[in-house]
Amino acid sequence: MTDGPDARGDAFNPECPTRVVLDRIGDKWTALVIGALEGGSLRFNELRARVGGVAPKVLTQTLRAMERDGLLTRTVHAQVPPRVDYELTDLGASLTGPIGILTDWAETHVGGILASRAAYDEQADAR
Amino acid sequence: MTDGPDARGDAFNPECPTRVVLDRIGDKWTALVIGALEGGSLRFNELRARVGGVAPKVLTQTLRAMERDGLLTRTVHAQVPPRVDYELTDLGASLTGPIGILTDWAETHVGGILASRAAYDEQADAR
DNA sequence: CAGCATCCGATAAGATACTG
DNA sequence: CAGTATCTTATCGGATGCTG
Repeated sequence: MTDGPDARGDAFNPECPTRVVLDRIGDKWTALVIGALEGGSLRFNELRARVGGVAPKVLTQTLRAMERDGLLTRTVHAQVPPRVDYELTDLGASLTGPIGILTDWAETHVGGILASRAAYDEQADAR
Repeated sequence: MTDGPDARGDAFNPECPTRVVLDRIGDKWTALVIGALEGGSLRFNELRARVGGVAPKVLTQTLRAMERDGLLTRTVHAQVPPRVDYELTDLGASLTGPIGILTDWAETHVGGILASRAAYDEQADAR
């Protein structure tokens, strides 16, 4: 290891594994893109329609970052009009497991979280 | 449900369960705080030392957000000097599972991600 | 079709200093 | 001890318009 004593729990170290992953899936669109591509490859505008409400610039940024991280491949077909396919790599597909677990947790517990928020905010309002 | 047709895969809907959770653990310190509190309750400055490098203002923000979401409890002891204990709730503790899975995934795959980044950046540099 | 360029506003995060 | 107040910077996400 060249990472020093403990790259595991270090929010500063840009190579802390958990940080790398959290920074990627914590952004607004990555998880949605992974979900959209689970069913197979899609073209840029298909992805855009599927994800819904994302500006092209932002989708491009997201896609580039994911490509850079090896989560998906970008295939440009030499045609007119252009056709670009995005597809999950094995690495990207393997992320659907952990994300699914997070989503399951979220769906079973979000009720409690929202209730807790409401209670907390009500206390604050009362003062 | 009062959430409309599909709150599940909607990055806009602030009540989309996955978004709620991702927004919380995606921030820089929440995951670290949960990790720090896994071993039991800690006081503010213990937490601060354990987490490392976090400004008091930011730690307070993180803790308040987590308290609001019901992930931890904040207990003020009426003493001089003041003593405040932070402790995971059952809800907060139950998040350690999904986070652990994500961390495991991260640790086994971060090498590939970093390698992919290096390769990608090298291509970019070559041009 | 698949983007790139440009500009903008909101928010996150941090540094620093002060207080009940 | 456990914060709060204030200021500054960096980044994100988005709107709009243009192009190979």
